[in-house]
Amino acid sequence: MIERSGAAPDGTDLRREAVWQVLAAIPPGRVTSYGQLARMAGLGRGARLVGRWLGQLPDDTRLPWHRVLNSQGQLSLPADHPAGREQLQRLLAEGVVVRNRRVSMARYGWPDHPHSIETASE
DNA sequence: AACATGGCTGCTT
DNA sequence: CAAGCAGCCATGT
Repeated sequence: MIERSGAAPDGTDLRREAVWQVLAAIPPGRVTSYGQLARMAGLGRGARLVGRWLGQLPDDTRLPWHRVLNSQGQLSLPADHPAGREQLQRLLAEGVVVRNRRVSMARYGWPDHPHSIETASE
């Protein structure tokens, strides 16, 4: 056998690891977007990849997948979907103010915007 | 190998 | 602020 591992030759698993790592770094009570996460993980425009991968996370994962929203600060998951409600509940539990399935990125967005003042840190 | 599908984004109407 | 459109990129048929 030349190769018996399940690792992809192009490093897909490594990229996924990078995503998990950045994801795990998101502080509680803060949120980020798929695109932002993708970029920070070195995926460039792999925003959709992030979404796909997050959906593949096991139910018992300890990763804060719920802190990932779309660029508009909205929960991309359908409201009537169990995962969607779960996400909403988790965010609320962390003190994030969600109005109409939407969150203020200026306030809770992570990392901090360079020229925007937030009050979320206090 | 071609085509369809996403837990997306940014720009323009 | 909502809706439409065109890129982007891995996965599944």
